[in-house]
Amino acid sequence: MKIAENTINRLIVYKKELNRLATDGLSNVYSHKLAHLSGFPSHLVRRDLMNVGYNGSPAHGYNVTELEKCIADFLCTPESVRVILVGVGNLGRAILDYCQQQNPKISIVAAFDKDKNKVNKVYHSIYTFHIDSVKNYIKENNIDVAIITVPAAEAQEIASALVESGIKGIVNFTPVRLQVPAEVYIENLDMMLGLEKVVYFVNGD
Amino acid sequence: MKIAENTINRLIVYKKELNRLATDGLSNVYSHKLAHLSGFPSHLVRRDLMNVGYNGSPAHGYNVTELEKCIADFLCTPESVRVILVGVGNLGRAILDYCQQQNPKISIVAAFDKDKNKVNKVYHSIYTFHIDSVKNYIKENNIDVAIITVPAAEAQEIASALVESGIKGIVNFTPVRLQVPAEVYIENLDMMLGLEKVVYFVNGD
DNA sequence: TTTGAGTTGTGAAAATTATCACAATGTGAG
DNA sequence: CTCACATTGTGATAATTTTCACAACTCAAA
Ligand SMILES: NC(=O)c1ccc[n+]([C@@H]2O[C@H](COP(=O)([O-])OP(=O)(O)OC[C@H]3O[C@@H](n4cnc5c(N)ncnc54)[C@H](O)[C@@H]3O)[C@@H](O)[C@H]2O)c1
Ligand SMILES: NC(=O)c1ccc[n+]([C@@H]2O[C@H](COP(=O)([O-])OP(=O)(O)OC[C@H]3O[C@@H](n4cnc5c(N)ncnc54)[C@H](O)[C@@H]3O)[C@@H](O)[C@H]2O)c1
Repeated sequence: MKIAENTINRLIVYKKELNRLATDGLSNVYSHKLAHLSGFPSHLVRRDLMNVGYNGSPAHGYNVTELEKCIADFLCTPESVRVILVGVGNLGRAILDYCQQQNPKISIVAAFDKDKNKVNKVYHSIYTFHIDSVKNYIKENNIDVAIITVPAAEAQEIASALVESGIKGIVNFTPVRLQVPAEVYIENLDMMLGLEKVVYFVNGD
Repeated sequence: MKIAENTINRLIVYKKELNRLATDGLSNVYSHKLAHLSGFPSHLVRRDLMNVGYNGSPAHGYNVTELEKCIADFLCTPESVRVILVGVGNLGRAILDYCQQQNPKISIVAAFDKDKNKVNKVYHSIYTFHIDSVKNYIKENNIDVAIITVPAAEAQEIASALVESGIKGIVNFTPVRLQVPAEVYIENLDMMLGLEKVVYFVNGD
C-alpha cells in the first residue's frame, strides 16, 4: 500500500514519543495522549495506526513497546543504518555530535572534507577522511545515505559525485536545490525556509 | 483565501530560485524551468502562481523580478523581520553565521544563553545577552519569532517563557515536541526525523 | 497575412487526505 | 450479572490537493 509522506512524518514522531514513554516506564497509551504529545488530532493518530496494522484495545489503548516496534517494522528501519557526512564545518560538527545522542540504530560512520587541517582528525569520535576517498568508501562499505553540509557553492558537485557512487538518499542542509535522478530521495532541511514559513504564519495567515 | 502549507513551502522555494535567477541576470522564466529548478511539476507551479495572482505571458513566461516581488508580497514578508536565537551552542553559532549570508530581510538581532562564558560576547557579530533578560527584550523590541537551540532538556521551559513574553512563532531545532498554545506557530526542524525519513524512502517505499 | 510552435491559465476530473460519527469492545463498579 | 463509561476501529463523508487537457494567447518566420 502506498503511504503518504505526511503519514510517514507522523509515524516517525509517534515512534519517538513512544520511545520516550517507554523510557519513562509507561506501558500503555491512549490515542488522545499520543495525539497530545505529537501535536496531531487523535483521529489522525488512530487512522495512521490503522495503516501500520497495529491493534490496540478499547480498554488499555496501545501497548507502548509493541506499538513502537510495530511502527519501526513498518518503516522498515533496519537494525543498523550507516550514514556518512560530507563537510566538517560548523554545522557538520554540530550534527556529528547530535547524531550520537539520538537514535542508536542510525549512526554516522565517517566524515569527509577537503580541508587538509580537518582530514585525518577525529571530531566527536568520528574520523574525517579526505573527500577524494568518498567514492571508494561508499562503494566498499555499501553506504546508502549521506548528509551534505558543504558550502552552497560545492553542494551540487558533491551530490553528483555521491549519487554516481551509489548514494540513494541525501539529507541536504545547503540552500541549494540539488539536481539528482528521480530515484534518489532528497530531504531538504534549509533553516531559512523554515524561518520564512514561521514569519508567514505569524504575520499573515 | 486559505492556502495550503505545502503551497507556502513551494512558494518560498520559487521565491528563492527566482532571486537566484535575478542575480544571474535572467529576466524571464517559464513554468517548466521554474519547475525543474524547484523540483515540482510544472502544472503545480502554474497552479501555485494562480493562487498568488500573478499573470505571465504565453510568449515570455514570467518576469523574474516582478514574480519574485509578487510572491514576497503574497507571503506578507515585511520589509524587515527581527528574530532572536536562544542557545549559543555549536548549532546556535552555526545558525548565527548562516543566517547573515541569507535573506537580508530576516535578521537575527540578539542571542541569549545562560552560560556566563558566552554572555556579553559577540558571535558572528551578534551580541549574546543573559537568558534572564530575554522576556524584557522581547517585549521592548516587539519580537515575534524565536529560534530555539538549547539542549533538549531545557527546550520546553524556554519555549513557555518565550510564549509568555509574546513570541508568536518558533523554529525549534530540538527533538522535543513543544507544548504551546494553538495560536503559536511551531516549525520543527529535527534532523533526526529527516534522516529517518530518508532511510525509509531509501529502504522500503 | 497566415501558420506553427510553445506557453499560460484554468475548468473539470481524479486522487488523496482528513474528519466525522458511531458501532463494537473491554473494564470496573455496584 | 448489568450498566455506565471511555476508548478503539472504521465506513462514510467532506475537504483538499493534484493532475489532466485544452482553449486562448503571443511571437516569429515564411
Ligand atoms: N540548514 C541550516 O540550518 C544551515 C545552518 C547553517 C548552515 N547551513 C549550510 O550548511 C553548509 C555548511 O555551513 P557551515 O556553517 O558548516 O560552513 P563551514 O564553512 O563552516 O563548513 C563547510 C565545510 O565544508 C568543507 N568543504 C568545502 N568544500 C568541500 C568539498 N568540495 N568537499 C568536502 N568538503 C568541503 C570545508 O572545508 C568546511 O569544513 C552551508 O551550505 C550553509 O549554507 C545550513
Ligand atoms: N536539528 C538539528 O539538526 C540539530 C543538530 C544538532 C543539535 N540539535 C539540537 O539542538 C540543541 C543544541 O545543540 P548544540 O549541539 O548546539 O548543544 P550545545 O550544548 O552546544 O549548546 C546548547 C547551548 O544552550 C545553552 N543553554 C543551556 N540551557 C540554557 C537555558 N536555559 N537558557 C539559555 N541557554 C541555555 C548552553 O549554554 C549552550 O550554549 C540540542 O537540543 C540538540 O539536540 C539539533
